[in-house]
Amino acid sequence: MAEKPVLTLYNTLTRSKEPFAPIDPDNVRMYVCGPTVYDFAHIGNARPVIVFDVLFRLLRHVYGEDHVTYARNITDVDDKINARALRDFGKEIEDGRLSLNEAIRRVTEKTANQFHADIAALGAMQPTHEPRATEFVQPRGDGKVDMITLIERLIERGHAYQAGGEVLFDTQSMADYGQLSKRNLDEQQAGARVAVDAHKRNPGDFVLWKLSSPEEPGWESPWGRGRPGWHIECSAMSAAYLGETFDIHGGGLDLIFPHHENEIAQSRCAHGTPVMSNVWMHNGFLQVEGRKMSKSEGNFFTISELLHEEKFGGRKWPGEVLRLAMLMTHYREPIDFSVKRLEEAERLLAKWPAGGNPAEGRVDESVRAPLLDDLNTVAAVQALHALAQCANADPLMLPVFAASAELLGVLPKKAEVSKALEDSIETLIQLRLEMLKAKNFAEADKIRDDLAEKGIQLKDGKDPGTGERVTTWEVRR
RNA sequence: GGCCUCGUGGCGGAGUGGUUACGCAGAGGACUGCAAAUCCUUGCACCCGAGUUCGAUUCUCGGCGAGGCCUCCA
Repeated sequence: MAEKPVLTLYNTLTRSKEPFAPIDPDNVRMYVCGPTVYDFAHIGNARPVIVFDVLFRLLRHVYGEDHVTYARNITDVDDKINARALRDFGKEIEDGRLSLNEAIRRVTEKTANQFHADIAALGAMQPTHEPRATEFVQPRGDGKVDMITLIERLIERGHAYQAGGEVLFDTQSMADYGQLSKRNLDEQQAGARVAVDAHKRNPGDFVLWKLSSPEEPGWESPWGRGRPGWHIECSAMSAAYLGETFDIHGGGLDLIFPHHENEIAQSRCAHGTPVMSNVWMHNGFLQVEGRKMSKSEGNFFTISELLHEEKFGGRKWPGEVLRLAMLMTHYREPIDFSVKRLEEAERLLAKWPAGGNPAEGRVDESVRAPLLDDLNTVAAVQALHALAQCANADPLMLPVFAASAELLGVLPKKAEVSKALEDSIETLIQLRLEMLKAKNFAEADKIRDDLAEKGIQLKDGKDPGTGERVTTWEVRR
């Protein structure tokens, strides 16, 4: 077995770059927090999807395709979802034509389908597992970890208590709570913006389970009919698919606190383990045209809007362009999403050769090395651009380019052209060549312009042997 | 108020205690009947101030600016 290349990753837990050493190289395990499916995913949501998709591809490249397990959840239980269901189906529910649960199912299904369509357009691979929170609330037939069992265990071990119709995690019961976000709960009180609820033992305690009113969705539990708190689902699903301790946990910067901090607390206290995930990775935030993205600023864009509507810069943007634009900034840096940036990504992509077969080439070291260094996609894209220029000059390099591009998920696809169109283009090219021989430039240029109108770009070259004009064409992407 | 990031040419962005990548755009040129593509050449920067140092864009401190979390927002 060849020596594995060394992968270095920045670990939020230690705030430093560390060499990555999987617990089991035959099964490298990664968990990423997925979407809460109550509304269309916005372009900011796309960032972790793309970043961790590249990491998934890289891990598969290093450890082998069958030796990486990637779980990304879908959160389909959340009070925002309930609110959305009432908003969209309130009338039907009132009339008794639809149950709340059915309305919720419709909201989550529609949103999840949309999410899948959106990220597929961004070139994201399907994770190995994509569990839904609702399937992990109650004990399961297959023995996989579920939320209620986890909560029971936390109570048994003295890390959780019932109060005021809730089950709460007792942050004081965990000696080293706050490791990830480097937060000291006592000092936290100074700012005193944490709401002090009378039933909480400590202001930082958070909800594991809360009771539902008859109108609210709920599941039967030892504490009555209710629904889970925000953080417990990831503790359950990560353990269900990756085990009590695994390699990498990822998500957006904003999740460090409280979400990930609380996940760690729940998981470690429930399992009695010193570590939940060895490495914690967080992607930076996204701004749009230099401003924080928000609906009130009018610079809020969903992935779908960028792909299919002419809202951003007055035009649609292909998924590959959005993806490449995202990878042109290091994942930990803030990224400013702008029209200019998308245009640059599109120009690059247009210069890259399509049609190479990744299976026939090897990933070039110039692309792989920067990726191994904490996912430096910026340097990798630059190296890939250089490879593209090599491949344009020398077709033998095409598979190398293709394999390298595929590692980043930015391999240009060969545009589909029907045989009939192809034939008619060839005929027009011949016609134009004849006109050029006759020095009938006006007619010849008209043919070129007409084809350009249809997105067909003609390129004139010279046959190196005869010096004859040779015309090739390609579909402008 | 507390805790974190970050600040490099028009733009995107590496990187380094000393000789300052690279890409895109721009300018000039080659090629072309003209284009496109391609190739060659080229201008332009390290937020401010103090300190450490023979020397700082790179280290330290202080400003200023941008952003995030502390409010179930990736």
